[in-house]
Amino acid sequence: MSPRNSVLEASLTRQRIVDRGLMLASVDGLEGLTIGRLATELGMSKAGVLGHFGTKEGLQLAVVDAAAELFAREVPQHARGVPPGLTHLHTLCEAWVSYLEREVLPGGCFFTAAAAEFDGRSGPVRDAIAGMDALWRRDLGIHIRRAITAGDLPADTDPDQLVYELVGIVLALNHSLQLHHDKQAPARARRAMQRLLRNR
Amino acid sequence: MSPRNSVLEASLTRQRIVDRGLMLASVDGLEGLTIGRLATELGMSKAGVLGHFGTKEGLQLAVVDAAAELFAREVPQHARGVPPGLTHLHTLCEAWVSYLEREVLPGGCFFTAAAAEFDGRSGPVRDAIAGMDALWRRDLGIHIRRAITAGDLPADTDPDQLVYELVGIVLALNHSLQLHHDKQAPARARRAMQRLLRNR
DNA sequence: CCTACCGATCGGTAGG
DNA sequence: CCTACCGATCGGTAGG
Repeated sequence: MSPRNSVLEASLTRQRIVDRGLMLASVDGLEGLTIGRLATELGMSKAGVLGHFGTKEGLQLAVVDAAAELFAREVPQHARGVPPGLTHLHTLCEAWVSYLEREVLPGGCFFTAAAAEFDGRSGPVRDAIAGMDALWRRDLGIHIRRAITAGDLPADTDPDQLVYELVGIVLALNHSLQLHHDKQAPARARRAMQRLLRNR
Repeated sequence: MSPRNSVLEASLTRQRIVDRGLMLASVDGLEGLTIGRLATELGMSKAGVLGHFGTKEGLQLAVVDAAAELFAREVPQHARGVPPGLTHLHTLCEAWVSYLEREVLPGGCFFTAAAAEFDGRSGPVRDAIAGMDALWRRDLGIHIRRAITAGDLPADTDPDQLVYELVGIVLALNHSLQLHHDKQAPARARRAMQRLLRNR
């Protein structure tokens, strides 16, 4: 390894750091993610890791971004091409449950863990987490409204209430999987969603 | 202050430490709760704090116990004397929502935060958290089954499914309150619960 | 319950 | 991207 890498090599190294950081943070939290441990696991020096982000907060923000990209790849992208309305909403929810069921990240849903960790603080990391969560809720709301317009859901459906309840079902799924290793949880999540999306 | 306190004084000091520790941990997590900070806030030395628990893990276990006692005082105890069946279940759920709505702990639901923090680890602290959660779910299940037996809920109700969905509603409540300061969340939680407990 | 320590690790910097 | 540091703080101990 040459001490001075090309721009391409540097960006690949950065990607490696962020990917590993995301996995570590999903288990130990964004604060439990330490530069020293990350460096050791990657066979790098601490300064080498930190150089890509400036500060630990910079690293945390990069990990939040990576988590958002992973989620976008795993959930909304799976519904690409599916016609709007209830079918689209259903595809979205199934991809969401499947994403947690397959335990793509070792610590489960990154944003659930990060929200619990940072909701009592202030600053850019907390804001980034809250912003991503708000974006996803907005997305869900849009698809719910389309399903209402299409006549797939009752006209008196409260979109924000439905978003709230769907989020609850998935939070319970993540909780049951991570804390109790309850293998029945995905089936329970699907059953609860079916009831919400079918006959209200 | 005499350097050697009586047994009573020592137990009162211990209570002060645990109470403050619970408040700090609800915001910063059980790992973010440091002995040094706790000592400073209480005007004590680190050794004085640690002496009551031996290790940090001992302190964490004491805080988990205190959280369970607080929850028991705030939720199940509020339903004491209420006849079994749907009325009891309803009282329990209302006390549960109210507990979070009033923000009794500054960081919201201690067990939600602690579960998210420790679910990826192993050891006595994780086990204590999971055990308390399992106890509360079992309690809920018992009251649901009583309501079914009393004919207050449909005979084909799946008790564990209902527990799952109630837990989800409360997890969503805690999430909305702590991350988004959404003041409509308690109303949404009550609406979702009403629908689950009334006409299924 | 205190003072006075201990080694380990934290985030971060200087300089190359 | 490295080595070699820095001060601060961590959990914990010795001894009173």
